[in-house]
Amino acid sequence: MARKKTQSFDDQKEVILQGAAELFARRGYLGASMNDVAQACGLSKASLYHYYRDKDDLLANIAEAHVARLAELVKSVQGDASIAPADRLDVLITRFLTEYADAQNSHRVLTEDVKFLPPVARERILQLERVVVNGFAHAIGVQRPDLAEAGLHKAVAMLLFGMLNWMFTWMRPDGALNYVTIAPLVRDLFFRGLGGIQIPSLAKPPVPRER
Amino acid sequence: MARKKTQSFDDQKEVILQGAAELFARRGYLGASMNDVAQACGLSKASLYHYYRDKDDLLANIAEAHVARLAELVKSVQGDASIAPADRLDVLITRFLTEYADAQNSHRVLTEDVKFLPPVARERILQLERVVVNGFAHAIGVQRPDLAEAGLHKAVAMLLFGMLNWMFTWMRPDGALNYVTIAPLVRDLFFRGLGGIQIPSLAKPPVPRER
DNA sequence: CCTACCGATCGGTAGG
DNA sequence: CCTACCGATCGGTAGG
Repeated sequence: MARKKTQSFDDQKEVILQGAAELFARRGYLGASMNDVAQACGLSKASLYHYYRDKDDLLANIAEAHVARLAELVKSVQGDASIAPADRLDVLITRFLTEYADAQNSHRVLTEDVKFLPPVARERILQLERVVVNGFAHAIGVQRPDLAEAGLHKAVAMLLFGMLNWMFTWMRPDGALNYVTIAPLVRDLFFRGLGGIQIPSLAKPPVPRER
Repeated sequence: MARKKTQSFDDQKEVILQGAAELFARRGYLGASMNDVAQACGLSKASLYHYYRDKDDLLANIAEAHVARLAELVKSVQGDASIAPADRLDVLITRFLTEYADAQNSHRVLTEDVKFLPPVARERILQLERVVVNGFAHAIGVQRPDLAEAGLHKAVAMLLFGMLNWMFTWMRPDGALNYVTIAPLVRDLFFRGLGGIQIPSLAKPPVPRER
């Protein structure tokens, strides 16, 4: 009895989270009101506040649950002895795109709305994002140790994230090209491209540039 | 006298546009109020409405002016006989990053806030964006005609735009790596990577996939 | 005294 | 170019 109650409480929280993510993704965090969220979830606004303290709490939970899954994914690949270090980047790209395909609303909220969170909650999420970026940067450094030595592996990781995260702005999930079928293209492009990057002579102003 | 009036009217419009772009970029379109904009520009909210009809008008002007410059840039490269077709993509990447460096606020507004415009104004801007994307896609098709035949040149163009547009989320303009110094990395990565893309067998369900 | 919720409305602020 | 406001709607909370 008490068990069933707790069960449905957590279930209801999850339903609300999904509904809110869908609305925040479509209209933006500030563009979706708590009344909108409540209506989409089939309950009153007052009931909504029974499950989440305030609007920020809703946003923080959506973003943190998603980025925590991504960070967990990075750690599981790093800790998987059956994956050779040289294969990690390849596996990471594929697994991330698969994860993205199932979490489009949450990912959009993570990339567009975290800036509206108060500093403490925002910082907690940025910390998890750093874990993810560092995981990719490290895997890139395995492929190109010279890039890591030049301090460019994180920048290159961000270029890769650009390709992945920008997909939300142009890709139709039900098209011929979706988050899963595009994975080979991204891997082909990025892996081959990684070999083409020349280390520029940055931060050495005395050296004249040759053309 | 009347001349001076008109002159300062347009000047004031431009000052307001820059101030609004800065606020919209930092707090988001819905997060920045018209009072905020007025205060940032050193005038009252009522005065603001003397120069722009409403808040959407401000947003539309920021986005359209920026994307029109980008579309113009594409056309100028396409129409420049001194640039060989095979060099167009290279030139486009460099020129776009230079343009981005000077229009960071406007670009952030274009990529994040256009969704808040009413359909008619939004569609006018999306139309200009299509000109830009088609310009890049065509230049990619020159490098890899088989990609264009497979209908993948636009998707690959969007992957490139992902790298470029995502920079706004992570790059510090005053860092060692800025919009200009990163250009060689992006070009190295993308040009080499372009040669690595294999055409997947999409949209041909009868053909069994070989592993 | 708890939970899960409701209709109604709070103080403030938005765009205009 | 300003002060003084409006209809509406915001996020959040009251009593029951």
